Amino acid sequence: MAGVRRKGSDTRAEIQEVALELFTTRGYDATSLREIAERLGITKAALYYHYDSKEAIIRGFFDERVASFDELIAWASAQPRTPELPAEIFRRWFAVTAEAGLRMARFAVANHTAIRDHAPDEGGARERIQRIVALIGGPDATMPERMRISMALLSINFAVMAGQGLGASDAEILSAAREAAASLLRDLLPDYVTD
Amino acid sequence: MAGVRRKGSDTRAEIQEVALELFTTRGYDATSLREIAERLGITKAALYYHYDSKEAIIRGFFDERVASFDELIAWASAQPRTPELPAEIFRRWFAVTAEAGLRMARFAVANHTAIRDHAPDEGGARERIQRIVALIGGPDATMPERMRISMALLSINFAVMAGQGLGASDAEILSAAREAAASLLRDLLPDYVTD
DNA sequence: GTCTATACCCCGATAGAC
DNA sequence: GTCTATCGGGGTATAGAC
Repeated sequence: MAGVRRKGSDTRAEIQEVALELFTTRGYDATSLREIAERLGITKAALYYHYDSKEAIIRGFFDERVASFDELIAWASAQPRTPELPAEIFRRWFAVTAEAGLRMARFAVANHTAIRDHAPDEGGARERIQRIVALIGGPDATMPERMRISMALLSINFAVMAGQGLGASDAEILSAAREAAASLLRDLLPDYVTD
Repeated sequence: MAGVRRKGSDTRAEIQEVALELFTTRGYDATSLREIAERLGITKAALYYHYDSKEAIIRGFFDERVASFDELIAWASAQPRTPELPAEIFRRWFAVTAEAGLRMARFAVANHTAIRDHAPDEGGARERIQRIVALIGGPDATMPERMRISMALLSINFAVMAGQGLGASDAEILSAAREAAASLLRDLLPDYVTD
């Protein structure tokens, strides 16, 4: 595998792919650039041609995520606040986060501490989620309500954590997440039903 | 603060305290021994008088946890399998994990990747949780059921994650966890009721 | 666009004086 | 029980040839 380089220069994408896998399995801190480079059959130095730093690599991942959160926030903010809106926001959130399968969820679960530290300054994922909680719960939501909404939003991550070690398949994890979210929102969003 | 050393030799306990705080806020990998030592006004080398390695420090934390899990497993295994047993196991689990407040839960949330890697060989927290899931769900539990049980067991950790950034108090986080667990177990454990 | 070679720093850990 | 000094190693990052 080492030494064989292709010409098409999708190298940047390949670095992302390998980094995503290693960050997910070993964790961001425990993954060295040498490891990433070795897997690709290139050297550490070559990495620096494509990315300015190790942080720049991880930043690429949640910048994507954050961008899709922003889209959802923008859409939701522009809607008239009908009784059905909260459930629809949640449905879209779930679709967005489950979009790329469980890869991103697994990455987020393994690296949420690193993500917090390396977040794009002022306005990381944490703040976005808070805003979506507010959009779903409305201005008068109590803390217990906001907690339930927040936990429902994170249900995919939770299911990933629970499914780890239980040998659950991706489909089983996803449906458990859906089910858990439905339980949490049952009293709060009567119009939110599973499937 | 630096330089002032006390004689009573509670140093070992102080190291644990500082390490717990730093591991929780910065993460295990991102916390250096020098940082821990500096906070205590001693040097890195002095740390090695009290602990053999960095890993030995973190191991102390979840060894406690794991020991209390083992107690619960032993107790549950010795009980006759009545219909009320599953709910009672869960109640005890919740009491045990919430016992020391949220300090341990926060630590576990911030370091679950590190915990996985540094687990006491063959039989970390992951395996314990699986066994407790089996004890609650019984031998015939389906995967969706086991997922729900597993998520209920982890509900304190989930509530901590959700509460972070929401500004929830410890009491609010705990009651959200209790509520979430009740939702997840509602259909499964009819005799489990919140408070 | 990718390499070799290297600088520099901090890490965890050890030795031995006090 | 704590110190100074130091080791070996690996981390991120850079310079400059090809």
